[in-house]
Amino acid sequence: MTVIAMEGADTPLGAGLLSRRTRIPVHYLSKVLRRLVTKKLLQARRGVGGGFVLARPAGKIRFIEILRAVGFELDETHCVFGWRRCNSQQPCPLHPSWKRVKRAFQTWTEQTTLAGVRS
Amino acid sequence: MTVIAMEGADTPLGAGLLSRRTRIPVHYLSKVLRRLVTKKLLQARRGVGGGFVLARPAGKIRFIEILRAVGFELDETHCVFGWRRCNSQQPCPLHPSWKRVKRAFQTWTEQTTLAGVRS
DNA sequence: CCTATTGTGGATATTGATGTCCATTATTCA
DNA sequence: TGAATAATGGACATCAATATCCACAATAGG
Repeated sequence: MTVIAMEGADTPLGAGLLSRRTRIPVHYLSKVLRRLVTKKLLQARRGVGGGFVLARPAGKIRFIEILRAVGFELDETHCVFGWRRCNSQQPCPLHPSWKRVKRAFQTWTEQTTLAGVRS
Repeated sequence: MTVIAMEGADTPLGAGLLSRRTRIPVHYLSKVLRRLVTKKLLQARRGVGGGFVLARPAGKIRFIEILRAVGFELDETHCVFGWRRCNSQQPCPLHPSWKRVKRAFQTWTEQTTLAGVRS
């Protein structure tokens, strides 16, 4: 995604090219890309000169969406301690301190977009 | 570890008991426990009434040590962007914002000890 | 149209983390 | 000293993530 955001502004990038850039095997990468397509984060174009383009402007794609699309679960109630329920009402022993770390990560995924990768 | 810190203050806890508590299969848990023993975070006592005890007072065992013992690598130079070298001198596009998240997690692992789990 | 190009989607293989089994060793207690 | 209890350590099994392969569908260009 980051590669597409950086280099694929005007022209679609093929799976082969992306594979070389990222050193991820083509066939495997294709699956990930397809998942991103079905999640409407990328658009695919077949045929000669085809490839993948961002489905929206980079500034409109937040990392949290990418992570979710790839299957990453960041559950608000998830607990370092392993508890089922863990929140302010029923906090695990580590809840207060861990909460800060979790928040830092969550706000990062929510506030950072692909626009941030254009250096 | 947290269970041992909480309930095993005076008496050793056997692998069987810990397995029931954590719902981790005994035989598998044993391996993890052994690794913690070799890393000097736990002490093992065999025979009747044996089990595992903290090798040091809870306040002296930081989470970073446990994580490392279990094979978790938190590399200072590790980069969200996938770069080999990524630091203040050669920052990846996401370095500045991500740095804060990484720091939050690192200081948590370094400053939080097992003493923090005694509620 | 025809052909080269490129994504699609299903079936299968590989692999590393996770989990299982068992014989052995050390310790406690009677 | 013998029997029961527990950890130890190695060998093996399982499973899900990762990776590979292949036939097919769509598109662009001549």
